[in-house]
Amino acid sequence: MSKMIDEVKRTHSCGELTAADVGKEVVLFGWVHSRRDHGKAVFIDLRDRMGVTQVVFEPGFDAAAHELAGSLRLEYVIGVRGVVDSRGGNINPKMKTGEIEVHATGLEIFNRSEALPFVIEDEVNAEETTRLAYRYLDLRRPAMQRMLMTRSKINQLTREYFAQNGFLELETPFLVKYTPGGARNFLVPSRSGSGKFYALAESPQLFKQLFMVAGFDRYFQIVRCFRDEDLRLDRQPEFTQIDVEMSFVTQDDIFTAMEGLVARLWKELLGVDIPLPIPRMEFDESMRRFGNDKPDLRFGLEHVDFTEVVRAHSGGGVPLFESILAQGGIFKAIRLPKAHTLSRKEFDELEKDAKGMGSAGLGRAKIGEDGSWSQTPFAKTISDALREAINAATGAEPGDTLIFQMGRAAMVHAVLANIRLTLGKKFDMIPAYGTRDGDWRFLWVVNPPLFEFDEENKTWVAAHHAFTRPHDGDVAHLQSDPGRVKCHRYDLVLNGFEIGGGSIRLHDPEVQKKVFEALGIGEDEARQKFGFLLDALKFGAPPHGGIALGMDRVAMLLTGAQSLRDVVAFPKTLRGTDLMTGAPGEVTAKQLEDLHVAPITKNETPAAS
RNA sequence: GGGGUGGUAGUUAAGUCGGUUAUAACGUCGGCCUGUCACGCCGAAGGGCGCGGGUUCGAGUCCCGUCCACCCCGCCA
Repeated sequence: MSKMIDEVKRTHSCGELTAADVGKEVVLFGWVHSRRDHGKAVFIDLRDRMGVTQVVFEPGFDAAAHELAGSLRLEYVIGVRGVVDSRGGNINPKMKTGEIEVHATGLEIFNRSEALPFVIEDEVNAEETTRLAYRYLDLRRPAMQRMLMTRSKINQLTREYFAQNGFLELETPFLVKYTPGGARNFLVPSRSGSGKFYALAESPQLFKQLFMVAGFDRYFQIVRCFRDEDLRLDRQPEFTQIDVEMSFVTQDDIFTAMEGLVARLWKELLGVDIPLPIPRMEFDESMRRFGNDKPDLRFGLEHVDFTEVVRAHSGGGVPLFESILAQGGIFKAIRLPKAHTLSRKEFDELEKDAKGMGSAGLGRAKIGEDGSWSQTPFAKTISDALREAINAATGAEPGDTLIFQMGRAAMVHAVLANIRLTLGKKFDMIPAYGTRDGDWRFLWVVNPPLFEFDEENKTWVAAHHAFTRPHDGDVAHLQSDPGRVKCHRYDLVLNGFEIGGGSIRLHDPEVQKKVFEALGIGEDEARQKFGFLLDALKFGAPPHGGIALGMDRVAMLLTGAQSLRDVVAFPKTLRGTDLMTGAPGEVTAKQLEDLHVAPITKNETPAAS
């Protein structure tokens, strides 16, 4: 039983005492962050989530407390009673509370701590594996505490902002019906449904549209979503979205609403004024200049497409060029200015990365004083005319290096987009956050195609989902030329991260029908998959649209975290496991039986379906 | 599914061309110290190198397999 907690209340946090408090009697609770035992004087840095305060134990202040202080070790949880005093000539300017210290007149050890697997300090000195296994200790680190406190603040500000703007915070179910397409769902067996399954919602998409049909014309929710896909630095299987839907709005209305939120967050949390409105870029332009739809605008090294140049010269005598032209491939280059050079080894590493992304090989040409090419196998075969034309198209000057990629468009874009980022980092073109103006390069990427061609199945598939509204002028092409149909879809991009995305939804049943036809989805199939939404759209659905912000990514960027895992309290590893709890875990045969799920033994081949 | 990086005391890292008894720092334990704040000083314990094979007189170092973590592509909004 703890005497101190019963007898006295905590008077202050460990981060708030200043010179103005000198002379006060205080009670602090917290963890022993560090200790410096000088025998007759014991210094303890006491830590709680608000900060650190130095506590001094001396026999003259209290003999019993001083005696007990000698037994303190790192991470003991203690209560201290004492008097605030000035440090006089021993001020520590590095500490927020460095002007004062607490002269202890009482000490109680609430709980001892075993030796820790790693030291609790801001600089990460333990491998992530260890940190995740002892996440509750990792979260004691002041840096991690700041991350989660920022996250909390984001939630508060978001709720405040939407409430002030007339939005309703409404909830949608997590346990939903499985619908094919889109992200893979986690499945949850239904005990009472005999062999049937729920799916964990990958997003509240359909339900929030139903809120619009129901007349709740401004909705938001800070909501967990679940996707059973492979993970990344910025992707967790469960993640939090700031989900928004609005009726009777245009794309501009949605942009304005979200820009207001983002500006508020950056202002309140970082003191940064985001210039509004956020600039916009056509999807096609983003692909052309950066090879993806989430460009990092903080540096150059833009792509140059010189396919037409090669075509105009009929391949310029290079057999490889000719065959790629014949196969309908594209040619792109990045011009690396002469200030930056790549060693043979560095280029080989780039090429290795490229090959990992499906490239057959990475081209390179070093530009000579006379515009000639060296360090490239094309030097001998390429015609002077084509070489000069490529130099002109890319703006290549003597000393520059051209890095080429050619072939199937998707591959070329993916490879060069990645190489651009690799080079940007390698040559320090990406500023650290807060080091110069314009660190925060927000961008709306707009008007992407409605469909993508699925090379594997040779069919058109919805680039996002089948309920995105096509541009009115393109509706006529839905059947004849699906590839050219653009839609009212938009992504919010920040420094190379997609932090949000949404669309104006289809609310016209006629157009909806045509979209399904273009996708090869028959009426029965559409009914089966989305029946309830299609029904709802028939009963007076208002024009509506919305967006979802990736809250974890926003938190990651706002805090400068190196990984999404650092802003998630209890994250999963890249393979989706929890190193602390051991999830996912095995269940018993009895549990499976209750759920009507047949166990599959290791040597048994699953029955052919 | 594919490409890549890594795994050595509790932690972080070093370990050359295979060669006596595998290093260091921090942490831990014991002792000393009244002004430290990366406290200092003296002393001690602690690992057999992710796991399993193989090559060799000899493997942390080489080879094969495997597990785990991380990064990227596919996938995913």
